[in-house]
Amino acid sequence: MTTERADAARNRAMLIATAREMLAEVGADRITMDALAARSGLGKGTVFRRFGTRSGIFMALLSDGERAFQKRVLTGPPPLGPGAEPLERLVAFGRARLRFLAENHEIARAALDGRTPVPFGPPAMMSQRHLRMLLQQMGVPAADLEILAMQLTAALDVPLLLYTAPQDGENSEVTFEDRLARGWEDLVSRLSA
Amino acid sequence: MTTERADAARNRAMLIATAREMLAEVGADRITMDALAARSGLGKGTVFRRFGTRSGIFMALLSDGERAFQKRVLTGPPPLGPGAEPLERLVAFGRARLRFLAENHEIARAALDGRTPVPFGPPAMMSQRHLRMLLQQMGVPAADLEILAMQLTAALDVPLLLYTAPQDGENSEVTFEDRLARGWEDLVSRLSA
DNA sequence: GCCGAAAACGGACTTTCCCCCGCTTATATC
DNA sequence: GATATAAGCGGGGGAAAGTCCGTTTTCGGC
Repeated sequence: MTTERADAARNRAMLIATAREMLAEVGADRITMDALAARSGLGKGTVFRRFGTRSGIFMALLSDGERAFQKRVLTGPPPLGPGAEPLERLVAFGRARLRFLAENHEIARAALDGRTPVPFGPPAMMSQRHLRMLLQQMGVPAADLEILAMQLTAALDVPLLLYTAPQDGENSEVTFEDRLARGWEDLVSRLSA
Repeated sequence: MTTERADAARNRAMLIATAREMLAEVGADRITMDALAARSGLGKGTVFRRFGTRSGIFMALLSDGERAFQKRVLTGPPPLGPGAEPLERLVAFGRARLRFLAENHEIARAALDGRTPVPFGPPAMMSQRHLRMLLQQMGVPAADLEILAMQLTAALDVPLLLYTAPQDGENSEVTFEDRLARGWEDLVSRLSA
């Protein structure tokens, strides 16, 4: 894989844009491969070639948003970005990630797939790596930092992703997110002590 | 829903038994609704009426196994069952649950579904309730015990369920499970302090 | 035992996913 | 600019999920 061919890149962008449109118009579960292809003026085969599987579309959509998030974490202003105390950053990271997941709930759900190994390769990985780094900086005395980071990633991502229905009322969903954020703060504070 | 009709019960049992057979013979992802119906000598409509969706079959299978697990937790011998110190029980619960998930990895994976709200209604619920009870008994000073229980459930269930491929070598999988178990012990010990 | 209503059954039908493979197009090299 | 070749394209087709509705079965009252 040297560089992506121009037509391929154009079509990928086309498809992602169309997917976003459809997402806004009719919702995730009414996006079919055929419809997406037709609306993009492309063939069905092309769609599958690009994304492999239906949930692949949503993974691509999610990765797209995740890139921006990652940037904020790595080079943005503190406390999310570098420059603040590790614990502060950890708390900020949790809050930001919960926000991100809530905003992309529908996409993230649709990206779930019983066959794909990790939740979504790059995304969760970056979360794990980041947590691990912060925990290390904090000097958390865990025997297995990698495992701890993994567990914390799950604790952070999963409740919003899985344990909650998309159609929760807006008010109650906000409240739930907030409860999770406080819980997260509580949890990591205790670990640092 | 007073009581289930006799024919319905018979067919449910039939289908579950057949599903287990097929699971052992050809693996989860070769179980199709048509094949399951045909092999059970029932109509396809019946299968869908019983389980609603493909992953519904696997949820049923999982619930089945979960019932036994739950019994061990609620009325079995300590430290998993009642009679031991809360922290001990918490650790034992984690280890047992990881074991259970590893053993039922294939089923649990197949039960995942982008549409169904919680992972698997009853299962995760019982895990959450149990954790919450133990945390309360331990007097863990969390502002929101329900949230904490939820986060810990996720931390316990998810890594084995999602972050690992089914085809991991046996040896390495055992090791991974063990690392998670130690991590769990570490995590809950720190929370209790 | 019989009867009527409610529940369950079955299999044809529709929709959607995904594979396949001959054709087209971009790009690197001369 | 011509050409070779590797990559991408496209839509037909098979397979599986999920729906629908006429028919059959169960079961609580009589």
